[in-house]
Amino acid sequence: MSQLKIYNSLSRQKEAFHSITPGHAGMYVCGPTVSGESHLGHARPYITFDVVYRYLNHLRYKVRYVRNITDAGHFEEEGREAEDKIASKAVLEKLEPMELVQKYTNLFHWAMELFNTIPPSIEPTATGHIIEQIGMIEQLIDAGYAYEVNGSVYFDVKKYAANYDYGKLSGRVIEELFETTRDLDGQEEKRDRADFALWKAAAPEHIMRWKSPWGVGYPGWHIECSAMATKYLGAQFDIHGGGMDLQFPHHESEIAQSTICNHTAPVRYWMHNNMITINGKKMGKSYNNVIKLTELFSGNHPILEKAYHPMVVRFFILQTQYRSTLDFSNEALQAAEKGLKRLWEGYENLQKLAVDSWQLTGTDKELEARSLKLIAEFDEFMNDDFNTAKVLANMFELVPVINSIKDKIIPATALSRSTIELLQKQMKLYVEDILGLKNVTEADGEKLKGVMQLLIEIRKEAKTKKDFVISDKIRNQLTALGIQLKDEKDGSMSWTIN
RNA sequence: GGUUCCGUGGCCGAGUGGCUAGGCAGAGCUCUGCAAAAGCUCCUACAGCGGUUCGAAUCUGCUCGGAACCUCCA
Repeated sequence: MSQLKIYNSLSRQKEAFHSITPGHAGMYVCGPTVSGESHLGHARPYITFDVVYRYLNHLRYKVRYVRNITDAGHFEEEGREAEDKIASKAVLEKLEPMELVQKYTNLFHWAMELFNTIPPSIEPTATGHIIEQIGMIEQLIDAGYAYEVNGSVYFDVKKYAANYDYGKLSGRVIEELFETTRDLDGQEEKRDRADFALWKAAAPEHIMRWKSPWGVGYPGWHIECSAMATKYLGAQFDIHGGGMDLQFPHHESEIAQSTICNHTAPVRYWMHNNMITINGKKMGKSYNNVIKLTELFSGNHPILEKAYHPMVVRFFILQTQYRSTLDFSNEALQAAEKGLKRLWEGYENLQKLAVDSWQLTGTDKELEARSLKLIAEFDEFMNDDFNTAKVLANMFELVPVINSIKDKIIPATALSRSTIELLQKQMKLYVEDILGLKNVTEADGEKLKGVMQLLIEIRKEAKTKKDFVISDKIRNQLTALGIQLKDEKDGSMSWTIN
């Protein structure tokens, strides 16, 4: 089996993955800011890295997966009143900040469960790690890379850049950062405009506030990830993931802070997922083009033609390589919906195939070889920087083979028993365990199955008597209810929920 | 303005020198009481103009168009 290669944003190339501690892997992914509802764009990293997590587990790594919850405030645009996002919203909604945070955290977890993502090993909150963050800031001051002004603390980027490569991750030219003239107020505290806040003094009306050696305030944005990653994954860990839009300044600053405190580069492999776009534009609050997950699942949004099942969204995302942009449209989502249905039915047909009659050797050598190749490539494609799009393409090439065997278009003896069994095993592994797909219509309870069985029997009797009025009525009424009845080639009947 | 990236058939998307990716939509056929599903077949594209090469969607130059980051952002 080939070696796992990961595209490292730091080196801008694919690199063979070797974990620091053999058999173990540490992965940190930037989590949500729970000051509002998650939207479709947010779904991408969590689904992407869920697959990474699942795949590393499959490769028998013991993975510690840390994904934070940002529940402490970040200053808004500097220059304006330095106020906490969460605090300001809380005033508007007349809620306790932590009540608001709890609400959106719950909503986030709810969506993550619907997406069938595996919860991270540790999901630390920023507010729960104020002490660690203060500790790290103190270290930075002691090391001479941070300075305090009026109760706020800033990181000295210029000094860091003199000794280290600030801008390497994001391809930033350091001189330009210093030169760029941007007219922002309230920068006079900073020695240089490229400096970033580690700790901000809190104005009296600021609700979220903590005591610190520099007075009452709240932590800067970048420090939380550095502090929590260090605490749970160590000075240096394997993978750090997040959206491309976090590369600068967030991840760049994270590297700087951690490098000074821990005397080593914090991350071996930086992974960044690309954006979801809508009409070619990034989906984001500032663009006013977001579709919240609750809207997506309910169809309750002007541009949505219908509701989309979370699994359809997951499939939609996995049909694209994570480093490419993904353009949203109703048409694209509906294509994904149909594609997933087709894949899933093929998958179920495969698992239902009775193996007893298969032969030790298949009669169709060519088909057998092709099938084996398609199956073997699952691993290869995943090892090539998690190319789920190609894995799915191969699955779709196998679906006609499966359906043909089921419908006896291809003789049952065409493939050997071992090939069929391998196909069943690998499809299950990839569809369910690695890609994390689930049946969209899982509502087929035992009672419904019983009722359907009854209707099928009645319809069979009607058909035997050539009473097509009754048989058509049963089928048409079920269709109207959203249940599709199919006459199989062998005279049996099957059904699916649309 | 700076940095980086992208431009693939009606739509979504793989794809880094030579082989039909795949999904959806559309057309035809087979199966079928009819239908749906399924199977088979077709639609064979790489923004434009040059260059390198036996050979380029893939490398290179220019042009046009779009995007991301530089400010909170997945």
